[in-house]
Amino acid sequence: MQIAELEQRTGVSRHTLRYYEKAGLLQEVERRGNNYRDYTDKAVERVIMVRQLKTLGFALREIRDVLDALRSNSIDCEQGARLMAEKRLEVNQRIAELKEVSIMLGREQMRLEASAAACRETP
Amino acid sequence: MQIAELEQRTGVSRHTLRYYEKAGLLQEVERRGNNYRDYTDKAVERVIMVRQLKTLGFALREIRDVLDALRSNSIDCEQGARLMAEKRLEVNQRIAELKEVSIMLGREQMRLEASAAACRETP
DNA sequence: CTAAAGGGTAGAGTATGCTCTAGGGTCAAT
DNA sequence: ATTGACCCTAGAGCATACTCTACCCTTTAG
Repeated sequence: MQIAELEQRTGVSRHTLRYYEKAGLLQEVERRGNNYRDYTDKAVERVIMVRQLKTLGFALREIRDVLDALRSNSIDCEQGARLMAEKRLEVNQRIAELKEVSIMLGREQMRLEASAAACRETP
Repeated sequence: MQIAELEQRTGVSRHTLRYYEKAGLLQEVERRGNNYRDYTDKAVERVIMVRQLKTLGFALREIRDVLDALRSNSIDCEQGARLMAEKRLEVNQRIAELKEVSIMLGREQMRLEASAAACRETP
């Protein structure tokens, strides 16, 4: 597929797709005779994965490293396994902190709701 | 306390502390007669909270809005409660996605470890 | 053949979040 | 009174991650 279709299927602009390619996030993008990019269906998944990891707070550089390790050919398997373990630890720590934040937000939400109710009763 | 102490107690540089103040993240910073900033102990907590939320992926603007609502005087209580509910939903969604990512990383880690073992056996 | 639609590159511009520098005032100790 | 350790502001500079523009080539429909 051409870039317009990938853009439409992923919701990521062609500018950003080309930027991602330059940044090494989309490896092996084929070119047709006319120099147009030719994406496979796997590219759709890869872009969506990049986006998901990005919104979760990963830097593009980290995402690139993880995707490279998943492809299992840019770095060796043991190194890749270590990277996965390291990232998983980070993710788990982040989950734990986010849980605390969620609890805090819930507590403050209730407090503010109570305050709002009090304000309505005694205006 | 002066800015050097806040810097030392939070690990956040004076440049960044002044930047945060300008961005509205540290409201009501007192000044001494000589125009030096004079922070209270509460400022330490506030800065640490800003940092925590930031590393969890919140934008400074969002953090400012949440902290403002917690102070309960810049926006009204009902609006504040809605903001907390909204942010909590976002946080919970992010937790769910991160859990999936954690599982994926664990799976890939095992796969790579298996590959590494296979490589060692058949060199 | 030509115009419109789509593709390409290079590079400028923008937003965010720092980080640092220049230039200058304050204060405590000598 | 001067030195050294602080503090101040304004603004430049930088990294990341886009976002957009200029300018040119290719393909397809009329």
